[in-house]
Amino acid sequence: MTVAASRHSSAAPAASLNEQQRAAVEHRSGPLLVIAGAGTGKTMTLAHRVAHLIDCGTPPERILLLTFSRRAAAEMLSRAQSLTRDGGTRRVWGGTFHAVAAHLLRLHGRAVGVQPDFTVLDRSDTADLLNLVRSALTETYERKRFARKETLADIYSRTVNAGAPLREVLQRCFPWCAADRGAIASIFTAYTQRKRASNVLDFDDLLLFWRALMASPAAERVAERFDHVLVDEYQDVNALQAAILAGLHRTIADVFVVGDDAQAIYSFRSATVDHILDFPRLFEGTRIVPLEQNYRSTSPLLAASNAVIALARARHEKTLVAVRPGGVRPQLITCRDELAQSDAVCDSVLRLREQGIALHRQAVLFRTSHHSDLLEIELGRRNIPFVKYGGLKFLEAAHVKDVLALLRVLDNPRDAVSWFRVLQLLEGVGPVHASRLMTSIGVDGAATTPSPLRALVEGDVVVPDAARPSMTALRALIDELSVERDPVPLASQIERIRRFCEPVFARLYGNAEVRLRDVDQLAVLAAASPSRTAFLTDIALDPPGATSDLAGPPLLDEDYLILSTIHSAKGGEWDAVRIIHAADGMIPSDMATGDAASIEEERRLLYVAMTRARDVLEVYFPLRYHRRPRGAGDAHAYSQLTRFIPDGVLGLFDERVAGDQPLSGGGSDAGAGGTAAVDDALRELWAG
DNA sequence: TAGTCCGAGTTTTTT
DNA sequence: ACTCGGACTA
Repeated sequence: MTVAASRHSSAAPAASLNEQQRAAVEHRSGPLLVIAGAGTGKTMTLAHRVAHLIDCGTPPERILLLTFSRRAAAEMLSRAQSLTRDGGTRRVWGGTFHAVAAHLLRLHGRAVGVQPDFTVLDRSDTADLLNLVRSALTETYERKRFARKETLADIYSRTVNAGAPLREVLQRCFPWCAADRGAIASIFTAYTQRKRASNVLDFDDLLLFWRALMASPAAERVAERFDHVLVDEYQDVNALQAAILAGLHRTIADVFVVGDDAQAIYSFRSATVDHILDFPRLFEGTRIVPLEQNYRSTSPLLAASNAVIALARARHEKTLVAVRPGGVRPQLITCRDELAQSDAVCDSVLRLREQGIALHRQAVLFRTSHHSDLLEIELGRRNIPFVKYGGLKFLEAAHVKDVLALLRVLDNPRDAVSWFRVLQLLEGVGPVHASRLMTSIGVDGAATTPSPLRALVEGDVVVPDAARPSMTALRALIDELSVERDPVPLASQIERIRRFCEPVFARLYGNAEVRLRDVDQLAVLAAASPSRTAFLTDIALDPPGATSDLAGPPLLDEDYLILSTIHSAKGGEWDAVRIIHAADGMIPSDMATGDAASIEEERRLLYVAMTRARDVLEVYFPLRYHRRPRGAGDAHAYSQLTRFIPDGVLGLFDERVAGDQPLSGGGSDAGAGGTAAVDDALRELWAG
């Protein structure tokens, strides 16, 4: 049996490992670095390693498996499960750095001054709190244009994760905000104070405090939980994460790390390939095992991927060798415009499905979330079910955040951002009244003062007349749900909140019906969590990544096409992969063409996308865009094929033209690209 | 002071 | 196309 085939069968006996993989799996002790190219059986090697450790007698709960997403951890563990003799992987500690940090801080946080019942702020909460803090600082009002709250959150996160001075980060990554450095610094100071007072931690705090924990006297107690640490996708760790691992390594000898510098695509999160390159230096006695046999893609597909990455400026010399012979060449499909592209993709999807490739074995990948907008419409029109990964989250919708804010104040009554949101749900209450109310119920008070929840229910709060009825409703809600003894089950809590939200949504939002259905969805999601706190943590750290808006409740048995940003496609593989918008300005995104390093990252992004394909790879290139990417000018513009597929690489593709007419109209419409398209269409006639 | 309407500026990827 | 802020009205 081949290694690749094991993906579809439940168990792969150790005999199916190649020599390098087996060396990694059976490694005795000390740090090990696996340099694993795309499709070389990295996940399987990790799964075998976990299974091997357990079979050798390591208790599962003494293994720490850090992966890029919780999905990856779950998949890895279920694979390992099928490999172990007694199947006992359920207690392995697995998850993202952030999720594991949250877990450890609930257990050991006190050692570094963290209250164990903290709430986790997600990305948009962070932005909201920064915004709240900014409006409180008058000096910033004097400047007309100021960084948006999301940008502030980006700057903050980047600074913290890189461990670099604000000045440098601003200069390098946010030059247009550099003039506001003073104001930004004071916003960050105030932001930090607010977080501490509210007993909330943002994503970056989770890592910061985990690192602090590893430098504290409690480090022993954390480290002694584990005998082995395994890290996936190591090329995408940042300085903080690398420091945490180094901290663990002080007492845990067996550190097992897997990554591929050619697939580093998270520099915007302050990740650097430096950490994987420096690993052998930092972890003394490291053994390095390269995996170079690609079991995933057929050789013509791999040849094209290799050609794309070979043009990278700096990279580790390693050439992937295809194990799967035969196969067809990748296709480069030139389309008249975006509509033709959507059309061609749908045609191709249906054609392959008729050939027996199920929809969920097919994927469409793109650089940014909205690149699939038109395609989604066309898929909907043709009744092709799909699930989209990445991009707009269900959780970011205002009404979902409203419900979560209600749950959060119940969970952590000092959470100022959530109170601010909750109180403004009341009719006639805006920012000013909300702030006053928060003061009067003591949201900012010390932990020893009475709970703001009780103050709201029992105290004498002053509200505008218009707010009286809705305030009564809110008090009733909080009174019912904040009962300490005899806690109401989470699902009923959400049901109760839903009743409160009905009139509120009707007043605030257009389509209350649809939004209330989302609340039901939330209740379904909540059913999997053991407690309210666990639910709120889970949902912040591992938000439901897929949105399947159109088709109503997704029937899990139903077959569906995968739509995904390239970032979210990391680690995935499909029989057929289509990459759309392969035009310069899309890949590379024209926001990332500033410096050489970001362009290189975009190149790796294309490489990651291409290497997801097993048998079929189609790259789509729309010749013309109706709405210009940005700025004024013509209503439409011609585009260029992505610079990452220059002529030399193009020879590895079959080219064809999609769309009924090569180019519409005549005269002025036909540019240089037009002739090429016509010629290509002609060539296709002769080729057949 | 809340809520609404209008105009302007905007850039992407994720834990 | 979408959010944010300013102006204006009630």
